[in-house]
Amino acid sequence: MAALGYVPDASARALVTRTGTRLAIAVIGRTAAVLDDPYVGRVLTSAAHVAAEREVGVSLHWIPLADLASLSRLAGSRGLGGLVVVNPTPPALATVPRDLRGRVAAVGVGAPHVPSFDVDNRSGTDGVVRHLVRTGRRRIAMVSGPDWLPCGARAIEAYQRVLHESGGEPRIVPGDFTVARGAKAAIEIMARWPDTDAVFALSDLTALGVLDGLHGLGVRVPGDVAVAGFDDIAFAGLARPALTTTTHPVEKIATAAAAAVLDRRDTSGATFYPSTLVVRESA
Amino acid sequence: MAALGYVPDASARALVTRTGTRLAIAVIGRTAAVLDDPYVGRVLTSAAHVAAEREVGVSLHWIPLADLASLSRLAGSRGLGGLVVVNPTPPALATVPRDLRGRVAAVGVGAPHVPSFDVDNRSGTDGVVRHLVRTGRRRIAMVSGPDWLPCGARAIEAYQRVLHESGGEPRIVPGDFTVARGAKAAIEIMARWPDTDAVFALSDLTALGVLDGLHGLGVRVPGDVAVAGFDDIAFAGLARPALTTTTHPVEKIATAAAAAVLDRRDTSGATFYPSTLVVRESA
DNA sequence: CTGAAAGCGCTAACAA
DNA sequence: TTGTTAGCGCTTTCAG
Repeated sequence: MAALGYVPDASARALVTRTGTRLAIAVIGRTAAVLDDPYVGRVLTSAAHVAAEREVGVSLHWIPLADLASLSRLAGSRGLGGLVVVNPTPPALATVPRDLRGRVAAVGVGAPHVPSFDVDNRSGTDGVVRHLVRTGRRRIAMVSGPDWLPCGARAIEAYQRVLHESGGEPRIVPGDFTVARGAKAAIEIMARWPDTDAVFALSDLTALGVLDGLHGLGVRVPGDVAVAGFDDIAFAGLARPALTTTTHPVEKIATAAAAAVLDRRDTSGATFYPSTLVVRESA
Repeated sequence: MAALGYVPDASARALVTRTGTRLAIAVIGRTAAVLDDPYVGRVLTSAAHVAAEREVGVSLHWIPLADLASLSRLAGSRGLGGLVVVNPTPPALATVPRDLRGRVAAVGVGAPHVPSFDVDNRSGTDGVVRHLVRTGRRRIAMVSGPDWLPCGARAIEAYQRVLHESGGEPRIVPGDFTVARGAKAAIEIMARWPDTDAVFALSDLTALGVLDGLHGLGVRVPGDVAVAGFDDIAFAGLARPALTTTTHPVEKIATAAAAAVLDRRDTSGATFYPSTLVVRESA
């Protein structure tokens, strides 16, 4: 029958099964500017590509950190086929209704009823920081992610462990994954710990900002201070000095999360994607 | 009635009006890699945001330049609420069915039955090239867009006109908007016209590649050769030297195109968005 | 001009 | 197992 050109009608099916017709991508953040982050663009592109194969669409929503109720409102809205939460926090995930089970996924930390897909930033961080130690650095500072974002915790632990092993003291400054914050963080770090010989930022964007801030301070990279990032974004290799970093397979992660939701795969638990070190000039 | 919490059901309406429930973004390109371009991510992000407000989803499709029939297949598929064609060509737009009128828009050149939204790259190019001339450059080369992409034609005309006025000879090398092509193009340009004193690329990504290629050649920027781009992407200001370029309000353009399609506004003709010069260090 | 009814293409529940 | 039917929430048509 399908051989004679039959194509199922998605809206008719959606109507009767009362299972919507679109995949919502909800990004949690302090301001709406999170939606402008290229990271979100990459997640969205992958999701929209997966969705296209299944004749489904994707919509993008900002969930203010201060108004998590908007997540449950979104989750409860009719017409919703699935939900992917980006940068989730446990309290946020707690608001998603139980009956969405099997149709929600998290890119970041998960929850008992929400499977998660994320980069293995523990081993990624471990690899970068060990590289710094191996190349003779001992007074290594770290610019972390936003303090409310729990998925950075694993990276911080890894950083602390390696520093402990090599006899260094943790020097952590909070970041927010932006370039601007990186530049300021670099200045803060050098003011507070002038003998710092390496800075690791949990985001390439921030690392680029660190490079910029250090440049303004007249600090040479990697001569005086080594700089390493996380993500391996396209521009990392184009920066001067080219940025040493570790990969973040965003496309793979987002594709898996979107597919899990759309195919109603009853995935559970956390799936981590490996990150591999990319050594360039900055460290 | 709406005051007592009534929310219309999108899929029921879509079923009866046989007007689908998703907005398709079709990107024309030689290879599937076009979907990875950050430009597409920005268009998609804006469209998905607009779509979210109307409880609609967005899907992403690659239309191979060699298989334009896939565009008409997509355009004819059920479940389609609207279509935004990115990087359109006249032959491609000719394949979209007439009955989609009012539900199609182009980001790039349009067609009689397809309204278009694009950056005014004629005046943008004019501004950049005049800046180059004003700062003493006379032997200015240009790395254009792919030859099959008609929306670059206006930029090329503007470039040729300014050069003609200032007594220069056009030196055009075809590009493809990628970094890799920019690096190669720089080498080609310097081999073919060794006295070149400025390079204008119709894309910041390409300009960044030119910077890289020139660096490899030992050519100083802007000392020996000035470099200017087009788009003002986030990294333009972070490159060393910081890239002189002209803006491209991608978000505004994509938002307008998506809104026009979703609101069934019978927009017609071409809408151009202004581009403004951003002078930094490279030119 | 207001109100009832038919039916869009499917799925699920039921009957044979 | 296989076949039939009711009905999802809306719009459009047609009767009152």
